[in-house]
Amino acid sequence: MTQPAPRPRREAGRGGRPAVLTLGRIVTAAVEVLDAEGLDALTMRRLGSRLGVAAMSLYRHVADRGALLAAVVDHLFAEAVVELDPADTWDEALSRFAVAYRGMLLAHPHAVPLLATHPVDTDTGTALLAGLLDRFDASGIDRQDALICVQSVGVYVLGHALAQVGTPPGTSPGSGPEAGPDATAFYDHWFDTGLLAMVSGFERRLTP
Amino acid sequence: MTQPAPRPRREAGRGGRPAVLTLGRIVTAAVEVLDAEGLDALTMRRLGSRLGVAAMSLYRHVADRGALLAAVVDHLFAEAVVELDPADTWDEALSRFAVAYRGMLLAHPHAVPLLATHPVDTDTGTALLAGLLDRFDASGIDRQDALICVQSVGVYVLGHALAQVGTPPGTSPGSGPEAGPDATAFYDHWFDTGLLAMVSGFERRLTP
DNA sequence: GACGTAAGCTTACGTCGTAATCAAACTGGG
DNA sequence: CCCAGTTTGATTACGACGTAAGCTTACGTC
Repeated sequence: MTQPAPRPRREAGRGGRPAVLTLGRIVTAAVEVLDAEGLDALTMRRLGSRLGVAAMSLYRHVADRGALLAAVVDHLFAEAVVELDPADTWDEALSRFAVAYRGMLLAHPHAVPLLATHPVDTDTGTALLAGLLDRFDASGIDRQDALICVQSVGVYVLGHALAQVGTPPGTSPGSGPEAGPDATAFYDHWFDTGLLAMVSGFERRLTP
Repeated sequence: MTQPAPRPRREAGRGGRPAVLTLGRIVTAAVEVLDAEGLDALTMRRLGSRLGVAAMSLYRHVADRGALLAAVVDHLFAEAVVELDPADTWDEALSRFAVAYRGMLLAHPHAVPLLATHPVDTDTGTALLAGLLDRFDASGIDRQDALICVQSVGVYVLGHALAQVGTPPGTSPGSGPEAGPDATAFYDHWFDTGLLAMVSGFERRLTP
């Protein structure tokens, strides 16, 4: 390592050259490159050039490429937060979460393989799900049952998005839906059906 | 391209230097490297050296690294075939498929990110699921409903395996009671519970 | 203006995938 | 037995990657 890089920010304004780079700017640019050109194009050099900076300069703010990707993952998951109506039942909240999560994934198709591979930071994850788990608490559902329920829906949503973004052009002729608006409609229907099956299955098990 | 590489095999024995390399040997070695050292270690040079061969020699049998990975994916999916008892109902067959699929994934943890990212070849996939879909047909279930059902379970299994293998050692650093038999037991219980929820949800929807 | 310090730049190394070209090892015809 | 013809593996080389080490630049403070 060149430096213990992940030093967040000096306590403001002590001497030194003014920073043109910040972690926030880096992560934002990284997401832009990712969305525009895909994960393979997200290299240190390309990211640097987009920021008007040499590749090595990024290492002042990010330990290595892995840490950069982790920061991107965290940033993207923050997009999936939902406003939960306290009047919602746990199953309504769960569906709302699934839809919001999927919306984020489909908004960043090139990021889905990344999000699938790099687990979210534990703190970010639990913070994200805190409101959701509260809805289960409100119904007196055991914490571990609630966790299983939420995680199951989460992995279903992620897996579904992987399948959707992993099949770019067309499938086989004759069987199944072809690429086009039909495909989107099919994936939407599939998503809703599978989600409903899973949620209703949990309802039967957890509701007295 | 050096050659139209994926030429399978001359009609046997016409002139030419005898082949020490075959696609089968290459794929087998690739899976071994993958299992032993992970996806990043699966480079053309390392694979070549394991086969006692120069990296470039592999390109006589494989178009490029992408094609090699695709062949590995196909090979691994072939491990997930299940013997289906014709007396099984569709929901029993579906659960059996899920368990076998998960077994294959957990037997090759380093391959899970690869399988998640590279969709299986359409022909291989449909061949794999043919017996399963037959069980739905036998119950008079609509083909599209059956597909949605099977795919939903498949996506859940893959997402679940991703979550399990994506959290390798310990969650927090330094703290003691980490990932041991407890973790495995938790994942098993989570898997069973989520699978049961989804399958029973589909049962309610598809069974008269 | 000199100094300390933080941020960005330059250079360089080892590794990757792979294009182009060459050498080796077999078969069958003369 | 040797000589095409053919197929397979080896060599060499290029550009791109992540990143270690050291240098330069631009500030705030005396």
